Amino acid sequence: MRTQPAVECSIQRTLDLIGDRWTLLILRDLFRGVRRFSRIQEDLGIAKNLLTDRLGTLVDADIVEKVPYQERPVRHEYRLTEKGRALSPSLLALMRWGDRYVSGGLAPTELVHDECDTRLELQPWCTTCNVPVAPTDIASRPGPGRHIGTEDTRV
Amino acid sequence: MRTQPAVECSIQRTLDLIGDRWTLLILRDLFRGVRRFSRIQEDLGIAKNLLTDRLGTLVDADIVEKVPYQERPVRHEYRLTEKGRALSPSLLALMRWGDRYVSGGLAPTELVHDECDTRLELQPWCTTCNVPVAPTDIASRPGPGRHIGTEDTRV
DNA sequence: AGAGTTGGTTGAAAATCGAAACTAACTCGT
DNA sequence: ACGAGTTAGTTTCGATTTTCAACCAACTCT
Repeated sequence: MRTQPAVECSIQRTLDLIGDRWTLLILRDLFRGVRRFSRIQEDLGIAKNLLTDRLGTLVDADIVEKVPYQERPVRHEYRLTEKGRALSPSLLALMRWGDRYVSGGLAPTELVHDECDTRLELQPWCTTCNVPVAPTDIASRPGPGRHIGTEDTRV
Repeated sequence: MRTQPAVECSIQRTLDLIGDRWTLLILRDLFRGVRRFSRIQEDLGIAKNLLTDRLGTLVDADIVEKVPYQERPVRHEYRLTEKGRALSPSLLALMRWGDRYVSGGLAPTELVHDECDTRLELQPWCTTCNVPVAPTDIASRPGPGRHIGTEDTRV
């Protein structure tokens, strides 16, 4: 019987980093162009000490960088790094799910394909078959990294 | 100057529901086929009272359903509903990000297309053009739902 | 000089979490 | 029928986190 927690999982590692109540909302603001301490704080209604703490964690993790936008007085803004920008599919996926299942089908904000203006969906995509894959056609298995013993399982 | 929190956002609404430290990990377990109270509890190392609470919230939100898997004694397991299964792109996105940026490129667990055994990627998908869309071809705009005043911004 | 803005820090109260003990319903072996 | 084991919780209480409000420092603007 396995007792130790399953830390050998990228979802867990990811959530250890950004899986608290505020961090993804802070990142959403950064994606939307809200980049300054006081603007984020007002927008989210987060306590300032927590915002200081979360931004510090994000900077330490190289997800966000603090760059001066003026001298005298020196003021900084927080910008997504490439690593941070790479979270856009995650945020898009959560947003589309919320549009559909929490906001009653309405999309308060939409992401669109700029060539044809169609609202985007996010699909698991098989690069071999070159087709979108439905949840029922997904299986999980231990990958090349270390893995804690779960046998292959259908999703 | 806007003071009220930006609740009119599907990301926020989604995170209000599943954005705490445990819920996405619980859902990950359900996707992996770990469906019983005690198995989830052991696997995650979550306190039992919290697991009770989180599962209750998920059941209330119709993301998970509690179904008996045996009579005498009646025992239940927790299964994803269609709404819950629809979170698979979000989990996959977080997992792939973690593979790349936290687990150093290794994938401790992979999700594969069961027909061809290829590891899945997540692609923004345009249902009109029927093609995958690159991050650089994505724009955001206020949608048909209520929106808090941010101008269009590129992601 | 005095008021305002930005980006914080500090401290105390309130909310939440975690670990362990306890409960309830039932089964199985003897 | 008795005692041990399993599953799925609930209760309790101390520890940790979060929130709220006040305070601070550097600088600008009038």
